[in-house]
Amino acid sequence: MPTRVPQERRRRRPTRAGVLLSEDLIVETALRLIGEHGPEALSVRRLGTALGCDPSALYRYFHGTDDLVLAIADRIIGDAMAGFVPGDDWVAGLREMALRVRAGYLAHPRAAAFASYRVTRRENEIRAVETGIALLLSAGFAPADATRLYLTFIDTVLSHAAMDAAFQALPRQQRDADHQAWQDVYQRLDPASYPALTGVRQELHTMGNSSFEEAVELLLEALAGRAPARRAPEPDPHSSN
Amino acid sequence: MPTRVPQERRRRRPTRAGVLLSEDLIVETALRLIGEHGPEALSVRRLGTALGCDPSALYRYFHGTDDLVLAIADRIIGDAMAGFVPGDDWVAGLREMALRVRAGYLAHPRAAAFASYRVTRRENEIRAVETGIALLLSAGFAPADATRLYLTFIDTVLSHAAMDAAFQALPRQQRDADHQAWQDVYQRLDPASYPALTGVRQELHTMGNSSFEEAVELLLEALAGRAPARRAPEPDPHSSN
DNA sequence: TCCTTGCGTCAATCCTGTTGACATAAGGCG
DNA sequence: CGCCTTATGTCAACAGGATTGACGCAAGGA
Repeated sequence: MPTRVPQERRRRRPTRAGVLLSEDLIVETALRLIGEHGPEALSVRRLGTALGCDPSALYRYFHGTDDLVLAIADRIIGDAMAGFVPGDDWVAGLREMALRVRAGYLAHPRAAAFASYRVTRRENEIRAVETGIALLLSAGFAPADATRLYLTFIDTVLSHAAMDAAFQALPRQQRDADHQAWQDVYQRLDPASYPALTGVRQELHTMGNSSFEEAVELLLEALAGRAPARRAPEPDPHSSN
Repeated sequence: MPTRVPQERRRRRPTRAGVLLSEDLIVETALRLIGEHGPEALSVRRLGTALGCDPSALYRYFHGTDDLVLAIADRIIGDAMAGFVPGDDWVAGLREMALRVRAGYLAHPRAAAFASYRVTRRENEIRAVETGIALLLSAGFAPADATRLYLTFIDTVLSHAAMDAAFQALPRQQRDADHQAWQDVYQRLDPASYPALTGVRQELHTMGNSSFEEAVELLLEALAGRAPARRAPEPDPHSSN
């Protein structure tokens, strides 16, 4: 098997084009490719061309496309959560968490769409769970409620973000077609068969947008409504979190 | 262009293997293929083999792979919503809609992964949108609000259902491992570094469950809280706006 | 200086979707 | 009943995808 992927490299040999390959360089180039030419531009052949090396050279660094995508996803998670420190307001804290996760996913949709199905169990994820549950505990929820509600919160955020990312990862043609559908197909419906849709015809263009923020706001509203301590401007029953 | 996809077929001609092709048969075979051998098993060539016809024959029925995918997604929606007639209670109606969609996705876990974020533009989807928006209009929401909130509702339902389906589609080994993680990794954390997680240690087993119902309930709670007319059993000031 | 070996390159294999040309039979119509 | 149109299944070909085994260059230790 020619695919070995060692952990450290000592002997570096430039490609014919004079580039020194490395795992970091490959991941960065892949992200640049996706950013510049859309998610569908990422293929082993194109990546090889962009790097100035033979496509098969990448198999010295990654076992296959999956491995490469996971490496990219790993980097995205790290970047998204970097430097996040929640403040006193638990609602604001959860909101920023949600937006950060989504921004990280949307920045690299194809990788996110692929990786959102998996659970990492790594340090970044554990820290995020700690942060989120701490926020809900600080809101006054009992441990059982805080745990269950955190699960609901993060699942909503992750699944919505994954959905947005998956949509972004579609080829531009299909994305535009899906978007256009709300102004084409849905505008020409028979009013007798579809009275409700006819009544909101003017508003259907919003169906092409993302509902992420609204979903998060509705969820936070419901959480705030369920929180046992409605007023807590004194956020310090000893260990503040 | 050989791809024309007429709406009705009069002349049916059996394939060399003696099969009478039809859009329904193709979609059903595709779902069976995906269910048996995973989403990556769906290719035009394999589908042709499974149907006993030349791969290119499928282009008489679908404009391309994307069109086929949309047809599959729409079939799942149609099966899920078949026979659903909402009653008076709009909250109950949305709840049942959510549960139906989820059940439909869980019935085809591997297809759900790529079908959940598409706009099918087909009849079953249109009918579902009509039903949902009618429910929100009956709750007293203005057209713009009803449209936006329906989008939020259905996106939450779809993305959560897709996530559940993706988890179901994992091999049992991996599923069990994810479940077990909450009782392994997360039980052995350093209390000083992870005080919140340590405090809810007893409850973490619930993290392996689905949060679908809770997410829907929270969303419905928030919607009920925003509904303009709390009590409106008289729903007919004719042209509601 | 030489020998090992990491690793970039090449060529080949087997997939994929898609399409233009072709053939054949279904079914309307005389 | 038979012909003719044409819908539709088949075939062959093309472009581009992932992946891999063989090859050979050159980096670096000895």
